[in-house]
Amino acid sequence: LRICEAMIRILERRRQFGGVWEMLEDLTRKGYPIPVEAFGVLIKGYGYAGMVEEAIEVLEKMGNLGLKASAGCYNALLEVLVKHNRIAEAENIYQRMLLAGFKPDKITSNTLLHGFGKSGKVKRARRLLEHLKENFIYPDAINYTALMAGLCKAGMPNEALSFVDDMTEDGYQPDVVTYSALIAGFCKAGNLHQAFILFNQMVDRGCLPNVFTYSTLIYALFKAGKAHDAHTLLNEMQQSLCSANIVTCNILMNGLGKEKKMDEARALYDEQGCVASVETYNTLISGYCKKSKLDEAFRLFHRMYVDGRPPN
RNA sequence: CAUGGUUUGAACCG
Repeated sequence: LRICEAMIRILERRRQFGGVWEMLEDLTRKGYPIPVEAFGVLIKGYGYAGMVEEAIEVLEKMGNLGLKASAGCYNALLEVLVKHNRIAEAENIYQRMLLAGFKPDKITSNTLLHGFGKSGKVKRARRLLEHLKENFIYPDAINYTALMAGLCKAGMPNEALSFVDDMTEDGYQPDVVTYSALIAGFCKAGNLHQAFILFNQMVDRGCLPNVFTYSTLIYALFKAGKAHDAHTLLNEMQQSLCSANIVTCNILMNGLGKEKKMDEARALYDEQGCVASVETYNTLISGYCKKSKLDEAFRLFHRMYVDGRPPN
């Protein structure tokens, strides 16, 4: 299994999906058993490559090789479909999964709830929650958060917030992930006021904000043109012994770049001691381009190769 | 020397 997965990954990285199938057919011909789990890796690989149709076809091709898809394969495919907002197809695959005799597990339910949320299907989500309970599968904090995060991405933070009551009735309190998702949802909707109400509420309830929570709010403050408040919150974050990570750095640089303070942004990045990611470079390049400093932008572009992080 | 460690909830550029 390990060898099989490793080979699939290597071929995927080179976008040689044809080679993957050659290998699988070859193994079958020679009588080696192929572990079905390996196909989950392949399905995800197609997903990352944006080849959704091909991901769906993996199920058929498995049948051709005389193999039956596992729950993990169905879950992987559901995730690919949800990521690409193909919710009708996800629904279709889910029904096929049930027909094949699989019960939805935590991963299945999380993926579907996230997908229903992301496509604003509140009623369908409620129906799934009921169906799960009828089958003695009880939704937990993660299930509810997956749904709420989806709704937030759909620009429906108020609908998301309403599920806190359902969650509480089932005996679960929102955790730091739930709060961060809701805060991000209200920030995205431009309701910073409500975002900070939730921020204060979580602190009052003894739920400690983490780097996700702070980064979300710092990003929103910059976007609202409140650079000063963003800096204040950054200080607050550091005083609460929460250290910035690479995403926080990217957010700061993005914010400072908008203020056309690229030098300050670079200094800040060095000071935090973060290691530049592809996103870091993209953020900086984007900042320089907006300032029409193409020479600086290209300097960074070339440095990406030297750094071993080629442009995407 | 190299590669890999199936699948699910929150933040940044594109």
